[in-house]
Amino acid sequence: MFNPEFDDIKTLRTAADRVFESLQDAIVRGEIPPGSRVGETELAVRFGTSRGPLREALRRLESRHLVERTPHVGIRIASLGYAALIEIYYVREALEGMAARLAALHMTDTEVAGLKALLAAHEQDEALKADTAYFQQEGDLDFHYRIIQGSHNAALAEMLIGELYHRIRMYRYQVSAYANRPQKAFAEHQRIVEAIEARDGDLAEMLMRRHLSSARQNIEKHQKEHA
Amino acid sequence: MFNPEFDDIKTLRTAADRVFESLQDAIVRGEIPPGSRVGETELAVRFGTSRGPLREALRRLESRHLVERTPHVGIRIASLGYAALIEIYYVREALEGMAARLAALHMTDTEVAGLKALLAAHEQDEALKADTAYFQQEGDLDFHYRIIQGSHNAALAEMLIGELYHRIRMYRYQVSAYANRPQKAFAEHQRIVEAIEARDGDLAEMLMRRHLSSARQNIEKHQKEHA
DNA sequence: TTTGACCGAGTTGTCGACAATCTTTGCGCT
DNA sequence: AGCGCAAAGATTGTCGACAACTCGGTCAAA
Repeated sequence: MFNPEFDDIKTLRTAADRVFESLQDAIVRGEIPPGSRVGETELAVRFGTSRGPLREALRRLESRHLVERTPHVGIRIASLGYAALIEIYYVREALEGMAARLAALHMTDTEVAGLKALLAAHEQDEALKADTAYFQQEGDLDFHYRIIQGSHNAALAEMLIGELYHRIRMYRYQVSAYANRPQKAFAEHQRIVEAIEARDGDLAEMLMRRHLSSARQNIEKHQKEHA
Repeated sequence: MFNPEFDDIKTLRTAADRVFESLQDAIVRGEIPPGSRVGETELAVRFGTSRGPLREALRRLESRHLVERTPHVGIRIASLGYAALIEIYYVREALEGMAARLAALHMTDTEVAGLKALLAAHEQDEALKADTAYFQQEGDLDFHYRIIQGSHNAALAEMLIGELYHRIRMYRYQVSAYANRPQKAFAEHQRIVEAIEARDGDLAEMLMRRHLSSARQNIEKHQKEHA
């Protein structure tokens, strides 16, 4: 982030950590085809290290469900199917609903102000970009990130950001971005922020759960039409 | 293929997997003091393997927050503090609430029957054992396990059983079992099962959330009294 | 006395080589 | 021709050794 050149050498201390981040990024972005088999030696030379650190990185990626490993056979890049994505959305609904509730209770005033500013910026950009799906996805991510952080619950944040979001993003790269609904989502975001600003935990949780439930149903609808 | 003795070679395929399970068990049970520093060589000889597989196991335990690692310094056994436990209970409330909802919708009739049978067995044992806390803990665990499995949501189950429960159990071994409330908890269990049997997802989720919220408040109360 | 650097012991990080296992290929048999 | 088995090849699992780093102690200088 801060060292434009040669940052990969110093930013991450050990080779295992470096490989972990690089490989995770490559998987999430779809640079390595999901479901494909990859050899350890192949990956080791690709990331310029030995098999030892690589295997440590693989064990961590296995914990995050980004690679699947069968002993003595090898590893394959995880492929998030439709059914698994729907499962994750139910988990997301539960966790982010709780996050919104806790955010309403625990967010500082400055955090709330920042959230409102973010929303205002989205309104500007959306007015410009109309229905550009991809941008809204990124903005959507920022919005949810802030609320999760605003819950001030590290365990909750770690589960959502550290585990689920990578898998969801992988799916988005995998299938070419299902139809989303920027303008409708934006309105829902606005009401969620209003509830947080009013410190109404019950309402914030309910609105967030509806928001994510709608997103899930939208995916389900999209799947039915294209199947 | 047939070696009756030395079966520990067969039970878990690789040494890394064996160490992972053994070490996780040792940590959760408190055999290794929480917060203590342990050397890699020391652990390697303890589990009869080399440092390679051990380090792979450590990386997985790190993902599960059972050990903390700082590069070039070493690893220390995780110690779940009071604040972290409360955080986890909020996550649990969200996830198991959703699990109860999904269980009400997706559990098969035989699964529901099994759940009712389990509850009946608890009633018998509880009548005998009165207020024995530890037993209720185990029975409590079984009860929650079944509902989580009954949700038929693998992602949800993995998060709860694969991650959170280990940490909670570690806390139970750490502080000598906070006061629980077997008879009250049992009544709450019963009502949850009734809601599931009636296929009332809304009610099941609400009751489960109240159940876990009460448990959390009980811990908080216990903490205030003993601090 | 205190501060600072230096040095050595011990631990972690990394690597290459060897052993164990799976997969594939090719041969022989029915 | 098809099937089964066996050997070869390739890949993963494991180990021991060396390099890099951290931490504690020691000594010298202000």
